[in-house]
Amino acid sequence: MTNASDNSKPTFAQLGARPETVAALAAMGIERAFAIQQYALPIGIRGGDMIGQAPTGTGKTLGFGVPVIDRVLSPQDGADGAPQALIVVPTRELGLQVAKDLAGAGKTRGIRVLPIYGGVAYEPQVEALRKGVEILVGTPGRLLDLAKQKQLKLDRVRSLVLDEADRMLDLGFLDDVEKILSMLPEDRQTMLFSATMPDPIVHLSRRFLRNPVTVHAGHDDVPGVSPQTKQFAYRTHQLNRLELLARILQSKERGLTMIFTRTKRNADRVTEDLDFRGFAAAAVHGDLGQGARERALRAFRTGKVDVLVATDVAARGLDVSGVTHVINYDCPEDPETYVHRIGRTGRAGATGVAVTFVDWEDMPRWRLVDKTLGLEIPDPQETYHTSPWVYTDLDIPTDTSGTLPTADRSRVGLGAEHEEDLGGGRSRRRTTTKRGGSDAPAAERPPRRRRRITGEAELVTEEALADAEVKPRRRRRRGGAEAPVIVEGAAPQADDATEAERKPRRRGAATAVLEAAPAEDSADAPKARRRRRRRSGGTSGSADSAAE
DNA sequence: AAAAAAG
Repeated sequence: MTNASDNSKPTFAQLGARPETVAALAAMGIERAFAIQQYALPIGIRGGDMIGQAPTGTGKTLGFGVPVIDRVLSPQDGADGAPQALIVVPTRELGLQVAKDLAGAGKTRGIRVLPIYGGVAYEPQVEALRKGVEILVGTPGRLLDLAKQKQLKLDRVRSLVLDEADRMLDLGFLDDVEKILSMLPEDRQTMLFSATMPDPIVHLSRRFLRNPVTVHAGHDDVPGVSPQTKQFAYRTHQLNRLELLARILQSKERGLTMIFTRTKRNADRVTEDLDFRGFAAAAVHGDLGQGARERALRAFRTGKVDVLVATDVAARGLDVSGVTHVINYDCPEDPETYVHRIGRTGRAGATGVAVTFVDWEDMPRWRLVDKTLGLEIPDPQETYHTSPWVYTDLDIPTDTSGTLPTADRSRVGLGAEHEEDLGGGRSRRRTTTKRGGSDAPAAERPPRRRRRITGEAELVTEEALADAEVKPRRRRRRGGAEAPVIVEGAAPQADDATEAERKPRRRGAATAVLEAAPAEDSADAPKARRRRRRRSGGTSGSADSAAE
């Protein structure tokens, strides 16, 4: 899909990307920049440290990817093959995807991008390192493994990116990430990107950042979440969940669907049950071999199966076009997980449907998710006693006359817009009828409540940035790190200046607010102010910031 | 508490 005609967005050339990169992006069908890219490119290209936050599916990868590409020397420029940039990611499949995106953007300059991750043979990776690469994208375990074996030199890395940064800096990963950081030159660019940035993580991250700019793009309604995704919650019971699931999967409006479970075993169980009922489902979780994981994801991306059942290994970052439904078969444990899971749909302007199953035991954590994010989804309790699987707003068959719901086999393989050659003379059709456009399901219904996207407008100019850094309204230092500049995607209110001075962000990070977006229309202003106040008055740091 | 990430 090309976005060339959207004149409201700047081109990558206007944002300072190299002409070769602009050409490479054009070849990928990408001409215009999303909000996060508008803000991040000018800062990243000149080598600045940054915390980049934007909703799921709004282009964070190229937000750091273009700066990384444009800052490395190509082989023609005299690159000697030592890695000049490192992107660290939390899962192997995400590493593969990011590496492909960057390779595409760096193609015209011959930039070599190497994915490094476990579960696959060492030799190809070692061999590629020996030949030389400009950019590494990897998961921590294998990166450290190869570094320890001296197969990998990180002392020439000039740019470091933590993708899904809050995940990379939480307890499961922090030790490994710190080890990796200790192997990098101190004089380097560091960029942190995620849709969610809990306060404690932001605070922790200041140890690794120098004069960071915080770039915060997106809408201010349910921040982090794509506004085009319609969200539902059902009150469920262990005994009726599979029935409800099968009925949702029979929806005529459904395209590719991701189902999230809490455990690997549950992912297998659900997959087996759906398979038994005739649905084309595949499972992805960490107990599977790497080959099986990648095959499952590939089958899903190509539409060979239209249901992917996954643990949270697939919750973050994965970009699969045509995903219309996300179903939280097991309720997510925390607001961040919810945001990332449902962010697999409603990407790049497409519409989506997110359904969460809430058992009685899940009510406390669901209420926390709903309250923290300000979702205001109707209490699932109310939907229970009427009929366990009828919810009028969602298009699912309500006939409960006794037959087990089973798959309509014609779903997979029919209604195709194009075919793809699988090789060997076979071809496969893809169901692409639900892809993103105005015919998608949620677009036909009036939005539950009004949502507005801001932060998509003006360029962040060099002068404006310089101005913001020279004249901060307030500057505090803590732990030797410069307080960051905040570039807000959402338009600041008229009274924000005084509010910022009176009540800077808890971590003392709000030093300057750069007005990078157009003024809101006045009708919306009181509402937005109220929201902002509610957010800043939150009690739990993580809860509060999850919503930002 | 589970999942992920080295083998």
